[in-house]
Amino acid sequence: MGNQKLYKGSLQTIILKLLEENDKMYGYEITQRVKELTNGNLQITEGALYPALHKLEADGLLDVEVAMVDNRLRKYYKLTENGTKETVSRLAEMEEFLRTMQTIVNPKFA
Amino acid sequence: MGNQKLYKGSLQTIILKLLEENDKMYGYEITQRVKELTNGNLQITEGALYPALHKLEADGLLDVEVAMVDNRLRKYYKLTENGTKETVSRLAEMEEFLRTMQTIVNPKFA
DNA sequence: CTAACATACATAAGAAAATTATGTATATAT
DNA sequence: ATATATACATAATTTTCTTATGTATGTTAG
Repeated sequence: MGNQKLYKGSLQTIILKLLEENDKMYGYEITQRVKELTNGNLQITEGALYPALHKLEADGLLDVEVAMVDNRLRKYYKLTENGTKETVSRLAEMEEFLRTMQTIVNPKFA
Repeated sequence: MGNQKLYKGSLQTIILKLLEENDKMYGYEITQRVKELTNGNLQITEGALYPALHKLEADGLLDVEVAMVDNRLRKYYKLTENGTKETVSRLAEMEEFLRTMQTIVNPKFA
């Protein structure tokens, strides 16, 4: 697994991107989806995920909806209107960041 | 300027990469080179840079050599043998990270 | 001639975002 | 019975940065 330290700062953007694609997701589902998408390269820990979801909710970017499935609690998150707008801008920033880093570490492919 | 928060965790790798290319550099020079390389997109602050250089030195990845130029102090840093090895592995991690993030935010180009 | 800007180092206080370690609870498989 | 998977949560600590400040010299613009 790669250097987890590098992912510092990108968790919120990852969550927002997944919710843009999937309409609504719950926390555990997000961790599994990311693991699957990255072939196990990135493992989001619960200690990072849940506080991040709570912060996005507190910032008005996500709405939450509680459900019971198979006698277990689930909290489904979805983008608010504001969250949808913010996702567009966060993704633009992320792509700019990726281009910039590519320029630095691999100038020939920039 | 992009979201500086995304760069969290990549400063050491940036420094190591520049030193791999330039043999020896001093702190201020690094900030200017990065600004130039990224068209002003990334501005490394002194509060981040100097502690990072000191840490890399303390970890044995950099050697330092003091010089006076134009009546001003300069501290030239260069990779140690260990630092050269570590740079290779840090760059591999960085490229894996960039590919992974690209996969997540832009699946169609993965 | 003086004020601003550039060069060049440094550190301290605080914030942000993770890691690591726990904790609760249910369901399933060995 | 025990481990693993599902599903949430938080607290203590660490890492890494931002912001603010400090010292000092050289150059440029008004």
